[in-house]
Amino acid sequence: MGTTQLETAPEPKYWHLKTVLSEALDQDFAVGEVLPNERELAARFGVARATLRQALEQLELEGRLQRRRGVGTTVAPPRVGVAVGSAQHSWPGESVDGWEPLDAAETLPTPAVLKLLGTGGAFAADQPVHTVRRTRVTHGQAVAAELLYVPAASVPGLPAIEAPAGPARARAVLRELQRLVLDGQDRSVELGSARADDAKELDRLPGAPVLLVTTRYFTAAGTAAVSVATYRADTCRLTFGDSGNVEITHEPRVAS
Amino acid sequence: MGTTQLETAPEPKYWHLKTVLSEALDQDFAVGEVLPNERELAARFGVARATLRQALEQLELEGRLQRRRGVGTTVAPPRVGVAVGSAQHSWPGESVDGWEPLDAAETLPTPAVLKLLGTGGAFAADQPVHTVRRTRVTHGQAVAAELLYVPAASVPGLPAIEAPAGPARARAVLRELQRLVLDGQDRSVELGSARADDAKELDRLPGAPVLLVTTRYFTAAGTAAVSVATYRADTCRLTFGDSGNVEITHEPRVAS
DNA sequence: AAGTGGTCTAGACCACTAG
DNA sequence: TAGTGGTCTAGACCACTTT
Repeated sequence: MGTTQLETAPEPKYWHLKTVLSEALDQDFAVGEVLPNERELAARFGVARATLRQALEQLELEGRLQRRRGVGTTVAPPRVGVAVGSAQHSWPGESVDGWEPLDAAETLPTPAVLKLLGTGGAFAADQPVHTVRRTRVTHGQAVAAELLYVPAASVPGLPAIEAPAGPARARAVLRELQRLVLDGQDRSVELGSARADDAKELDRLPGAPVLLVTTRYFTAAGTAAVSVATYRADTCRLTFGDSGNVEITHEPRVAS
Repeated sequence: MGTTQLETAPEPKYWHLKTVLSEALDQDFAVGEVLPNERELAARFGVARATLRQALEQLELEGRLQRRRGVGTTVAPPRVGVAVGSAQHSWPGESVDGWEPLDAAETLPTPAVLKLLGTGGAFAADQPVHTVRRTRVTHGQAVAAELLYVPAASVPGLPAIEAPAGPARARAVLRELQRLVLDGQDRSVELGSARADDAKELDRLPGAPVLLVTTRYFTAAGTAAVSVATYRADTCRLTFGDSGNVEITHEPRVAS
């Protein structure tokens, strides 16, 4: 009876915690600063560690925190804008934008890749595809890992290449691709979780949230190549057009 | 000694669980089918419910499952491709693509919005902005909620509008905007978590993962409007260009 | 060796949906 | 009212980094 209308909130604890922490980050912490460890934070807020972790997870998802096992939790810098779609179509590797070829190989296409390549393209279902692995580095940080699929039929000049496995071979495939006339391209973005190999490349744990950017490259003959790029969702903001230079802060998005 | 090399995996249980479930989904379940409840699944796999939930969470993040409190866990249909960036620039509301105006209001811009609008645009920091709320429906499902910010100075004709709050007023603002000459636009995509109001609109819980699409609209006078659209990350695949019609399956992305 | 975040358990109760 | 997923707890141990 005597109690005021406090505690009226059916709001989950972790949600409220997240809000409190978020404000604390804005006011009392600088970028790169390390937070108290989880056990202490949990004790300080009077919740179980699992609950505290639920709040931290959300903040990490929003790019506000960075957690590293054995090290601690630090305040993340604002997300970096990473240019993804330029106004002009271009083959991978044509514009110098931080991509680093790693390796190239040859495999049979998985059904998923086949579907992306589409029917009627310059390839056959049982013919091999060349795969090129690249990583992208921005501001000294690995932000993306890419796997490029090029049907052998797309680049007839390729069998002649005898470059040893490694960056040289990857570059050779890209060079061959760039000799074709690019008719158009096509892009989609969706949320995913990092595969083990991509996670390693990106210095994240497997399952970390990533943005999957799928690009299809068209020639007159059909789909000549498909790229699946895995961007770190915690640190990246994908930009299309020329908005890469704008800083976006972490403040509340609106007061409607 | 007698044991074979089983149990050599330092792989987390939930990760392995996710793989097993993922394969089961491919083989033994149809889209829309409901899974056994969490307590039973956990028992069946011999793990704690929290561990089982960790696997389910990942699968939901990847768009393979849909969980609804009080109902159950069902197999999600493939993500819908949602066209976001067309080749042509256009004002919001110009092309008929499923957007539904809800309401319009007037507020003072938050610092974050101010930064997006930029300095030197056709507005002043202490002048109000019109906000327009819209939702986007595709395949009978709400996929996005948008908040459009239009500085009052961008649309001088607007004060004359006396439409009552509601869709009519929202449409009036959009109409006024469309009278301007659009010079260009600018887009970025990042991961976020749904605010309470957006979550409600999208029929999700607060904090659900979303794709934040920020668009800036330019006229000769500067940034005339800014839109922040919140897309359901679990059900949407954002498409740029004309790739919206391609089905992408949930199969393993590669066998490198 | 000490300290961090990551995984896991076995419970409990709550909020929501549907019969 | 019964059944579902969502939240929360208080522990324990593990994997990793740093000193």
